[in-house]
Amino acid sequence: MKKPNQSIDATMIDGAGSLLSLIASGAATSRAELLEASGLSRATVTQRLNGLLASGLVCETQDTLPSGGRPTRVLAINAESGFVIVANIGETHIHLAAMDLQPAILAEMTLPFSITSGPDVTLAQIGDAISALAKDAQKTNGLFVGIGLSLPAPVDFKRGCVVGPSVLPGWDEFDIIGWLKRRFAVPVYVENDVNLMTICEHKRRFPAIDDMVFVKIGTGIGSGMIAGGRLFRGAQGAAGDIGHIQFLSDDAPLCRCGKFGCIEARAAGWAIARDLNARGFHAETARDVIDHVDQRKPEALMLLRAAGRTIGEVVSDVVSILNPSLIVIGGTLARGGDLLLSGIRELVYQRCLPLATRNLSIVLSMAQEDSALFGAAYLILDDLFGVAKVEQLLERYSNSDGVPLRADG
Amino acid sequence: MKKPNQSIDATMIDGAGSLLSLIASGAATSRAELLEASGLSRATVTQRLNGLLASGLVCETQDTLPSGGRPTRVLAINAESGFVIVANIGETHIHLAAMDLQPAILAEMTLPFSITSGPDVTLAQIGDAISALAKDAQKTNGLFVGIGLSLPAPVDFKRGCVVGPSVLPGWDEFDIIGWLKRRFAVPVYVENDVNLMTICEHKRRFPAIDDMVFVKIGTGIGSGMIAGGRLFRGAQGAAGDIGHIQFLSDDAPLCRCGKFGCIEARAAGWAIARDLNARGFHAETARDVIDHVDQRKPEALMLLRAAGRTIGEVVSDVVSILNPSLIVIGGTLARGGDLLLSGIRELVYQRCLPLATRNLSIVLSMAQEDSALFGAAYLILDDLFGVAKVEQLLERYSNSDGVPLRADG
DNA sequence: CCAATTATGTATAATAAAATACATAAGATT
DNA sequence: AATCTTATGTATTTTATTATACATAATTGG
Repeated sequence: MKKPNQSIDATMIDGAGSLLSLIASGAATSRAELLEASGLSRATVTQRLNGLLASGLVCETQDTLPSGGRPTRVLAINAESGFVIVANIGETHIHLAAMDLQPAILAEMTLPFSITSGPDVTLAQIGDAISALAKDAQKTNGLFVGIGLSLPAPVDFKRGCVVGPSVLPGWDEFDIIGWLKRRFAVPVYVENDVNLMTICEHKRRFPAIDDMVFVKIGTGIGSGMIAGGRLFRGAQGAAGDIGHIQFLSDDAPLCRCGKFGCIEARAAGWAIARDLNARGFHAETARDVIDHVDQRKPEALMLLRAAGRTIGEVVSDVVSILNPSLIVIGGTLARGGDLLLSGIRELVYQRCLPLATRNLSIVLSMAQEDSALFGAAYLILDDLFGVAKVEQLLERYSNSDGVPLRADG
Repeated sequence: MKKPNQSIDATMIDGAGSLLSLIASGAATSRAELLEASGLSRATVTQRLNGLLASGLVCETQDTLPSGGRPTRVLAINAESGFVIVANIGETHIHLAAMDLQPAILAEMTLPFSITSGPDVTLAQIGDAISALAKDAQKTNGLFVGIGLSLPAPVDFKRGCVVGPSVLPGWDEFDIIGWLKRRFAVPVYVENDVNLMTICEHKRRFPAIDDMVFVKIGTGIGSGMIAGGRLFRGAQGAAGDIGHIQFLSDDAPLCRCGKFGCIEARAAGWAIARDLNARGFHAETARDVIDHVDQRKPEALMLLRAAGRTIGEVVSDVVSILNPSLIVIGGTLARGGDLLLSGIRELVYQRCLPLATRNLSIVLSMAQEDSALFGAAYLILDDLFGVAKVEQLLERYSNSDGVPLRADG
């Protein structure tokens, strides 16, 4: 169905930011709820909402809610009124996606990646991919709302750069946001990949939980934290970096960070692969370890179970310190299922005080491989549609070429 | 100086809540700043501010700021326009204070306390003391704004009760807020004492720090956390309960919680006292331990230093998990000064990755004994003068008998 | 001492928002 | 099929706020 393009007049949507924010966050999805939540009068809500509807940013859905009289019409952000582009840098590939405002994937792209490339080369490649994805997405979704980049390293979120030495040589203190903003005139977000996976898990599966921890057990071990309903990053963006907490013993293994006895050196994918190799099995990656587990190799089962108990030791410290109500276990080794989980639960229930575990759940993640990409999309949209920045976003809409309207708009 | 009483007309302060909140939080302390921060027009700010000034809730201070032309007059909450009453339940005493809105102490009271008294008897005594303090404070400070109670036990802040078994038998799940509200028609807050000490430390000494941890080392060991600029409590209000994290060893001592190897069983006041007693010295409390330390007894010095290193182990886990920029050490054993601190620093810098300790400070608390009382006062005032509740507070003012005016009002 | 600058006070007209009222739409219930 | 209930649309009057303008106060600088 042909959708005409329509410029957005600034006066049409002036002052409507607070309504748009309420709809975007799900806090109000009907006229009555907008009335209640905004504190504005019915005439003012109607006037401003009509502007959002006319501009195509908001639409009336097919859904209605029975009310005993005339049914209530459900309102929603028009997912097609804009798009974001998100990228996840993995160990061997860079995965990018253009997503609408729901967010749902519009298009994807995968690039090869080598950690020796350095930031300039890598960001140039990412930039080219973003340009290509944006060109297509702009045809149907108008406004390029923002860019999100996921990195497997500690990230200072405010400054938008990697902090400290990491698995990405040459990236420490590199001005990623500055680099991307010189090429794209849109807001840019950079965040640690585990933090983004945590956001996705929270947003999609546990939005009502205020305090949770997501533990990613893959090649390495890391975690993300939701505290008081929001991602908690810490002073340098390194909160949740539990992989290098040490448990000392006579035979403490050397970690690749240079210390002895780190839980990563005991229980991460690379450590279990090392121990399998020492027993005559071939394994290099977390995935290889899971292959042996899937084949019911007793040695692999034993090492995974022991890894669960080791991880349980540090998770029990996390539970004592943070008092969350939920622990979600993800990452490649989480595919070990109850073998891993039962060890974690054993140590947590053994080590923690009853109060801390009284209402604690420990579950496996059901997230897909692309959860960091969706986490990045949620990060962008939550920020730009939030109360503090929504008026600026509306200004960008009114200054842009326009937004395609839905057929019923 | 004679201060006339004046009823507050509701229309006088109608709609002025946002301005009052801005002044109370320090976010705006001049007319120009109120203009900027509120988004209201100059005429509206003037009209509403005049209402607050006329009502006596806000006053023009003696301070002015040079501006190149007419100097800017500094505005402030009128500290004498209300009061709060706060109480701290200690091991042997209950300490109460009436405080004005600065907060500064107006009057104090100390009651004897026995943990066998149970909540009904204790709250009845506290209630009587509150009534007496309130009667006096009302004469000069008009509105009784709220009550804050500090407890040496884990507290579910939302429900206002102790959670789990603790050093207060009979208090678990007791409806403290309900009990006090039946007697006093004011907002009531209940919070863990270490959390309140943390709030006071943050508010007074480190208000610009977003992520810090306060560790209290006294008879027991506990901590409070500021995350993202706000107190972090966890799902049950038990965040920071680090005293029962265990470090296992062959000779792990039995803790009073029933587990072996808790850091409290190794490094708390009661544990050091036990170890001193085992060496022929008489010690029962953390204060006794510090007495021996002050007398330079080598055994006491050795045990305190070892305690510092044990505490450093768990603090290093806290630093890895939370990534704070500041650790503040308080409680009775903190009077051991550098003897304790050097051990903590040694283990933290040894165990943590360089990124986590790059910008980390570890310092001693300079707070007085009554920091939990001040923490409770800040808790009440921050909440009731906050954006969400300030209009309700103004309604209480307009429904009350009035507020004494300053002479220049 | 006077002029310039900036803050604050006061007043009025224009505009936005709220309050109020009447009308129609779309289900649900009888 | 008719009536009732609730949501939504539309219009007008009243009230609040903003914009604008003029005046005075209190410093600072020359």
